[in-house]
Amino acid sequence: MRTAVQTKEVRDAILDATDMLLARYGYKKMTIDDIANEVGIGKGSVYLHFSSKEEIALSHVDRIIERLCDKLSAIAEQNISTEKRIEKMIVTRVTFRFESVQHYTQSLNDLLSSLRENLLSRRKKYHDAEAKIIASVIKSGQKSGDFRSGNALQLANSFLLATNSLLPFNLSTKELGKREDIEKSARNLTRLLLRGIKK
Amino acid sequence: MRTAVQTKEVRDAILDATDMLLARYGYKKMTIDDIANEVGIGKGSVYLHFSSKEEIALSHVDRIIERLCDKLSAIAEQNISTEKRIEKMIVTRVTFRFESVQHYTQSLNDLLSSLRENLLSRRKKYHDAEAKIIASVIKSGQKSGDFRSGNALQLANSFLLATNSLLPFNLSTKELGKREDIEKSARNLTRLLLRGIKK
DNA sequence: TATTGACCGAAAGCCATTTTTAGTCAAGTC
DNA sequence: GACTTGACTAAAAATGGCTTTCGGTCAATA
Repeated sequence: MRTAVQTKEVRDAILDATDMLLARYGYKKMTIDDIANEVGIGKGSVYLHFSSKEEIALSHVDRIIERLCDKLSAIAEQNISTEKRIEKMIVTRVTFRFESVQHYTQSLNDLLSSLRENLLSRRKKYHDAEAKIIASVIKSGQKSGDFRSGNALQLANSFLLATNSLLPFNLSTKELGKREDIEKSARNLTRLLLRGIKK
Repeated sequence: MRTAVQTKEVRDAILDATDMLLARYGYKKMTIDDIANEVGIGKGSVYLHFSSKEEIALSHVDRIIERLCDKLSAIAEQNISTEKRIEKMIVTRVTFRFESVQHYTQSLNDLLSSLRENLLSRRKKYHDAEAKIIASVIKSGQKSGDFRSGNALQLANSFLLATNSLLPFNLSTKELGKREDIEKSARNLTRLLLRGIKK
């Protein structure tokens, strides 16, 4: 019998292969056979884990965001000032997402145009998930008196919105610029925003 | 002899026609003959004013930004608090650009993908031009003691960067959401940022 | 001197044919 | 019998050869 662990491993292997193949070929050129070969399973088996090619690519993106949210949650727990935590979280959000798709160079556009609609609706979910984590830290900062009062979730949304244009959503990483510059802009902006919520 | 005024008028008429035709057909489907017919001049005459189809479209976008900058400059001169001026400017930037391309619905993507590279380099110029105007108000706010000191141009850049994701650059106006929501987000975010630079 | 539209070559559209590929499922494996 | 597979199919994408369209030019014209 197939155990849950095995299922998860194969699923992850499929997404790993997807990541590699997306970088090499882009979405349109990547075939299910490519994935199956790369993982070393039959094509039919891929469909035991995912219902369509599109779902595979979307799950791949989902996984990136899940990993990001794990990182954010970890930072939220760290034993540093609320202010530093927020800064670290926003900068991490920007740089991690940058790094996650950095190796796609030309093929990012292909992915985005192919999945446009579906990605747009997921974007909102991603945003909400990230906002919740940020909001929890803002709340704790408000409790401790570091931050002025106000709707924490709304403030978190503002932090995310403000740094959204630094994310490689429609612009490829190449078009966005150097990683260091992106990071600098993110840090800079976050500090300005933090000043806006400090007591 | 053709006067400078006549030249300017024809040039503007060409860009007016371009605006209309871009909305109706999109960039790829719009032809130079369409433009010439719409303006009521010969096709060759179009090329007395512009060197290529691409340049026409780019000039059309340039004109939008010029008009925006005029609006921003006008607000910069208004007799209201520096804070209110900044808020008005940022909100105007977002809503004016929204309205300028609102009628393109589906055809915005077409324009963006056709002119991608050229638009990307202009984007920087637009950003700089807008930043200069904002920075002048920040500076005057710093002088009057409303705002804390700091590199005004850099602060202006942060204000723009923060609201960039509200601009219809790669997302169509439809994808961005309702105009009122965009405006609300812009205002909200600007106020937060303003708190960050107030003394 | 200013304007034009006939003209040119390149690019885009078109369509019929071939190839590839997403997704299925009967057969096979352990 | 639970799980995996790759041959199979319908649909989509690529190909190629032909036709039309269109961006850009420039000699003719007003």
